[in-house]
Amino acid sequence: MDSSGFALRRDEVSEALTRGEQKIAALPGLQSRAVKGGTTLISGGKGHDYVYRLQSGWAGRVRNLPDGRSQYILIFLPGDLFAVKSMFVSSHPDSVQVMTDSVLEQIHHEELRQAFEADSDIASRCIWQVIEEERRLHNWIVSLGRGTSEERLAFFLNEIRGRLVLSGSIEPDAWTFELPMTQMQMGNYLGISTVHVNRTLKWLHETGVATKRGRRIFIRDMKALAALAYPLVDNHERAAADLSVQA
Amino acid sequence: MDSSGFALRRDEVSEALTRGEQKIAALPGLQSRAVKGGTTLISGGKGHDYVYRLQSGWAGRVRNLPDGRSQYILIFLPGDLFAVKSMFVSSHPDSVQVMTDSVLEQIHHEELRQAFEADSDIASRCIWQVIEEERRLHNWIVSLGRGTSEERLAFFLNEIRGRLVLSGSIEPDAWTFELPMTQMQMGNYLGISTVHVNRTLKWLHETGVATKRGRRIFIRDMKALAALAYPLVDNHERAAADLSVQA
DNA sequence: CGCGAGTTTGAGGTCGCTCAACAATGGTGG
DNA sequence: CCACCATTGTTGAGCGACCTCAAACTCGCG
Repeated sequence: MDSSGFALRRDEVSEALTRGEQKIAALPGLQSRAVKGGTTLISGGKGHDYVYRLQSGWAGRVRNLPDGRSQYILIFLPGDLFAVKSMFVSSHPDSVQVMTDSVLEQIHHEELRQAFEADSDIASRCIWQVIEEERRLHNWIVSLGRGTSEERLAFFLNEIRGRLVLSGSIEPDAWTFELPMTQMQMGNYLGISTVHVNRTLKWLHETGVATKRGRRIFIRDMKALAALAYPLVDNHERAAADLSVQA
Repeated sequence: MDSSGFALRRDEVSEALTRGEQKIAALPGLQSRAVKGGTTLISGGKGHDYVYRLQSGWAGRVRNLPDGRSQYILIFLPGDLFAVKSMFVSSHPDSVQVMTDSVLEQIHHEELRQAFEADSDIASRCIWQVIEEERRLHNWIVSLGRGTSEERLAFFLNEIRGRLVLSGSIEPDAWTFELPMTQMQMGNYLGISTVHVNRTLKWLHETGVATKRGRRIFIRDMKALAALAYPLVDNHERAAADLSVQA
C-alpha cells in the first residue's frame, strides 16, 4: 500500500532526474556538514547563499510571526534538496530548523546556478524538487483549509511514512518509525494548539489507530489510518483501490 | 506602498527571466485561446498536456474532495504561467477553473520541455514561476494555519491588489478593482464557510476598511488593511516601514 | 536526585460552523 | 422590455471544534 500519492513522472523525465542527481553530487564545491539537532540553519529575513541537500535527519521550514505565533511550512526528510530558490533570490522570510542531529550537503548558489544554466539535467533536478514540494504544499493547503484535526494528523503520519519509505529510511511495510517532533512542533505544523495535538493523539490511541510513545510512532491499524486521511489524499482513485483491496 | 512582499531577485537572474519570457512568447507552437468564464480548463485526476499563460482574466487551481468539500489552492492573474508541471508529470489532482472570460496562451508540454532543455533562459523563467508560486503557497499556509478570518481576508485583498499592480492591470495607487469571485469561492479560498465570508466582509465594511459591491472591491483605508494583514506578511521589516511612514 | 522540557488533563470560552429562511441580483426567454 | 428563475448574498439561532489558561505529572539528563 502506497497512499502517499507521488505524481506520475513522464518517462522521458525520469532519466534526466537521475542524471541530474548524480551530476549535482559530483559538483566540486559541494561540502558535507554535520549539524546538531535544534540548530537554526537559516534565519528568516536574513540573506542566504547556499542550497542544501539533507542526507540524514529531519529539518523543517518554519515561519515565525511577529506576535509569537509560528507555523511550520514544510518538513524535509533525507534526500530532499532545500533552499533551491537561493539561486534566484537573495533572502527569504522563513527559517529552516534542523530537528535532529543531521548530515547535509551544501553548495554555493552561484556554482549551482552556473551548473543549472550549463546542464539541463541539473535544471530538471532542481525544478523537479520545487514541483514536488509544490505538490506537497497543495496537499497541505487543502488539509489546513478543509481538514479536521484528526484528518490532518492522519494525513501527516501517512505522508511522512510514505516519504521515509521512498528515501529508504524505513522498509515499505514498516508500521513504526521515529517521529522526532514535540507536540508543540506538531501543532505548529498541523495548525492546531499543542493541547489539541495531545488530545488528537490520545483519540488516535484510544481508537486503536496509532500510538506515539517517546520519539516513536506505532501504527496499529494502517487501513484505518489511510481511511482517516482519505478525503485529503491527492489521488482518490488509487487510495480507494488500496483501501478496498485490503478490506 | 507595496506590502505585497515580492522577493528580491538576484541581479544576474532578472535579465535571464526577461529573455526567457520573450523566448517563450516566440515559440512556434504557442496558441492563443479565448475561454468563457466558468469553464473547467483542467479536470482533477485527468491527464493534461499543456502549459498555459494567462493573458487576461482570472483563474484558480481548486481541489474537490470526494465528500463535497472544496478548496482553492492558488489564484492565477494575468501574466502567470500555470500547469508548468505538465512538463514533468502526466496528470495532476487539481482542477483549474477559469473564473471570468479570459484569454490564454497554451503550448504543448513536449515543445516547452525541449525549449527548457535547450535554453537556460527558458528554464529559468519556468522555475521562477514555480518558485514565485511556492512563495505564495508558503504565505498561504501560514495564513490558513495561524491567521484569523479577518487577517486572511485582509492579506488576500492586499496580495491580489499588489499582483494586479505588478501585472499592469491596475494603477499602483488604485484603491478599487474588480474582484470577480463569489463569496462561496472566496470561502473556498480562505478556508472558511460562505456565511462567514459574508460576516467578515460585513465587518470590514463596518470598520471602514473596505467594501465589496457587486464584482468590485473598494478599499477605503489602505493603511488599516495593511495593518490587519501585517502579521501574515512575509516581509515584516518592509511592511512595518510602510505602515509607519504613512502613520 | 532535582531540574527543565515536554506531556497530560480539566474547565470554561470563543470563533467559526450548520441549518434555515429570506432578499437581492442578474441572466434568459417570451 | 418585462417576468421569471437560478444564483448569490444576508441574517438569525444554536452548536461544536478547537482555543486559552492553569495546574499537575512524567521523563530524560546532568
